Amino acid sequence: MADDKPGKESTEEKIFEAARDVFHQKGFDGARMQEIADKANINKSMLHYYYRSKDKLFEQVYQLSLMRAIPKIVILLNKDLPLEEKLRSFVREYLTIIKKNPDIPSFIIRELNTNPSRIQEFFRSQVVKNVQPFIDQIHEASGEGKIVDNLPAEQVVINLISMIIFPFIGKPILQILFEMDDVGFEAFIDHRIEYLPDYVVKMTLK
Amino acid sequence: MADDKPGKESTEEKIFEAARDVFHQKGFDGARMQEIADKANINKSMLHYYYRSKDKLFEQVYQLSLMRAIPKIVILLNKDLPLEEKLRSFVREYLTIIKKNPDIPSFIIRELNTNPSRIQEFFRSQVVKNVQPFIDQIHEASGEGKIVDNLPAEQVVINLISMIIFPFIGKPILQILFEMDDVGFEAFIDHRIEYLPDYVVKMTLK
DNA sequence: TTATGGTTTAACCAATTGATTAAACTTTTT
DNA sequence: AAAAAGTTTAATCAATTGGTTAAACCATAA
Repeated sequence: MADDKPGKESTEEKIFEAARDVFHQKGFDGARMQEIADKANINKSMLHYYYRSKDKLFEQVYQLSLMRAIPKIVILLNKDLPLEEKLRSFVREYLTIIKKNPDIPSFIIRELNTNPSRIQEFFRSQVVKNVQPFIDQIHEASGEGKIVDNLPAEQVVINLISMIIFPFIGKPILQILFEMDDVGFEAFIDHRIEYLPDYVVKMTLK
Repeated sequence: MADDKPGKESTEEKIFEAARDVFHQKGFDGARMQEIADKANINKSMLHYYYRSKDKLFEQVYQLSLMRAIPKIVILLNKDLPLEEKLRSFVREYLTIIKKNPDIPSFIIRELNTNPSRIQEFFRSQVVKNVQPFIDQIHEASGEGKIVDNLPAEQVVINLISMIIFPFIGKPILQILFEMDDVGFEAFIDHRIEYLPDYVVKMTLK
């Protein structure tokens, strides 16, 4: 099953994609080099030939996984936009990107909780400084009494992120709770992309 | 370090508590029987003497972990209370319980995403039927036009759960983003317990 | 005291896993 | 065409891991 189209991609690429899939699904501890090799249809030795070790391979995978997803979102937060507009596009943009890479949130959260140091540094160096302007902007708005219930920035930000990310992390629960198949889940997300941007603005700004 | 108080608890209990800690922190795949034994200060063979296998031990841990946390919350959803009141107490109760068992959400989510079948069955049999009345209640309110934006029950419920659970799952991110230590995080949660119940009602019911 | 049954220990086992190696094969260079 | 460099394979390794076993230990009952 899943016989890849012709043999266009190089061995190195085949390995990377297989590794990405397996690491995303099973996490570092649960991933097996043999499974990655099988999925890539190559000899296990090739993994080490191209990537030296499991650690190195994993590092490549998560670096590229994060690099692909995070910058797009985070750059938006640096733009010179009114807070209301920024909130709206942040939610819409973020949801849209995750929809295309739905397994990344669980992947990040899992590794962040099992082996924090490995990924924490990435956040510290790549994310924080880009989110700061956004946080400042909320602080400012808060000072001007524009935030509902005068919530501090931390609470506003976490409410925001929670509502965006959690549905993807909690997908298995959701599917059980509402007897939802994958199609139903996608519809659920699409609906979310429609209403959540405005909804978030409404519940945040006054 | 962490020299347990005298030797009151039985070997079986010591094992269980050590296993709980290790499984919660590292997940099934990342957990090592030897580490559990070390943490319990007993010989590794005792693990198998009392619990036969890693699988069995894990099963006990998660069953008791879930059993301890979920029923209290879920029973509340069955009570005959007006929706507004129920929302409020649900949020308050849920947050309070998780605050006492802050590592359970990550644990459940991790296992649910890496090895769904193992825990999914528990949800299907223990949780769903208890949540159903609550969902029906929201549906009903929705029909009467009492829900903000006329959101369907699924969206309401996921928004609710997201805001309650995610902060604990995303703790490592939060701590980096806001340079928060563990004390700061607890204060953050305490603040949340104060305002979130009313906040949720406000953003859900009209 | 001495059987008896449950508990604990240390040594060991088989299977798995990440990793290495040397030879074979393929492509590129000269 | 021959050599060199790069790629792939199969065999193998050492370490780790979950699990077993048999003997030692210890409390309690006869």
